[in-house]
Amino acid sequence: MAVPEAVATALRLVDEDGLDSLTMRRLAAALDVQVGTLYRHFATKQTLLAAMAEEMLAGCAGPLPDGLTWREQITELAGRLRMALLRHRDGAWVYAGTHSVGPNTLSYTDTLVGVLRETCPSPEAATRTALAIVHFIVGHTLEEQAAQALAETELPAALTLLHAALDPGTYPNLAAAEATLTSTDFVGHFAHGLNLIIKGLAGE
Amino acid sequence: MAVPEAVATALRLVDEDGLDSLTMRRLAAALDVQVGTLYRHFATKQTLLAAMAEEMLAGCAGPLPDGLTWREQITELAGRLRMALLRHRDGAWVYAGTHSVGPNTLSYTDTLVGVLRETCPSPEAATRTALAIVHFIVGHTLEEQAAQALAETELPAALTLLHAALDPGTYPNLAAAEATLTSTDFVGHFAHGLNLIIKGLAGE
DNA sequence: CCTATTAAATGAACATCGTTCATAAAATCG
DNA sequence: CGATTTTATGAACGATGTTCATTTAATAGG
Repeated sequence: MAVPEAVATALRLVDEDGLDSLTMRRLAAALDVQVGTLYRHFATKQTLLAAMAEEMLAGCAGPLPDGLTWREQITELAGRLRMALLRHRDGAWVYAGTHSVGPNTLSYTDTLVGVLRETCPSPEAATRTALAIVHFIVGHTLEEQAAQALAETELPAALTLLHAALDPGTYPNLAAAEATLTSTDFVGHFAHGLNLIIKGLAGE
Repeated sequence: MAVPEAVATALRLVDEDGLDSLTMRRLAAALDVQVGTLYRHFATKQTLLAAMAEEMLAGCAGPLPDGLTWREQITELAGRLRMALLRHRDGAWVYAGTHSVGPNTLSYTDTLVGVLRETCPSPEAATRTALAIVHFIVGHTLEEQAAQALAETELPAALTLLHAALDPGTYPNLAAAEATLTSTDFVGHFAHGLNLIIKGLAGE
């Protein structure tokens, strides 16, 4: 049983049936192996999930196209991480629940900090900005995929439930926000939030 | 068995032993009740967690002090949400894993959008900005509490592991970032990220 | 080629988990 | 007081992460 194959299979199982359905037993069955065998290669299920998170980030730190402004470089890198998390079902959840120190994760952060050092007044500011960007991406993607998970069957019910709770008398601002809140234009939401951060960076 | 008491007890159990230790059986035992009884009040464990998330946000939308600039109002509201999540062990995780539409959650978002409407050019921009701020807070607090969880025993090991992986040849920027990355000044990190967003808002 | 040593896979088991349900107790109310 | 509804019980079901003694396969040395 090869470790990289096991990780790839685990990601495939998550894509097919969601993260709660990823079970050590099911993974073992998909690999034609007994459950105990997995524990010779992964000390714990958390270790497996960390390896999956690391694998998801493959390619995210690849070379940036020439001639990009630093703003465009940040947008490109942020978009890559978002897409990497979106590429697999519950990907943001897997990523948020682990803390990989593998080469993909490290080189992504290294690249992002490198771009930010061109603009930020100090390495500390660049690092803190990188953290803020990643945290925004994780939070945003977590919610985007939560909406995707609901979309399967229960989104309409959730939306009418929300709409019923939105009394314009008690929540005047939410009434004005409802259209945007319930919108599925996550690309737009993401761009808006990221541009806020980038604009804030310009003042440094 | 009263529902609010059950939610409060569940939060207390999480504070004492962490979220993985919150079990329907353990909660039932703490309430001097059988397991099945819980399912008469909470259709599922997810329902319980949503009620806990809603409870955590109590007071977050309370009236803002007079005389605050909109910048200060945003800082105050964001700080309240962060503190609400930090107040309970694994609070960010509970919050991120649920989607409450209770009054605490709704009025918090309503208040935040309300403040942002003073500054943003449209209700849509205000709503998207509110989303971005909340997503940043969730991502940030998730990592802050992950560090807290590690701090119990395994933080030193994790840090030396990270340090060993940080070859300055392959990750030149991470080498410069290590001090900040491994810092525990989460207050500073949070303020930096939030100020970035607020500064970006000024350009609108 | 055979053997000794190491690595890997097996299969069964353990404690625990979320959830369900028929039954029994308790509370409510006409 | 008796009938009806609400709440609690206790036992069970299937499934989960994890462990471990044992067996099987692979590897290396003479």
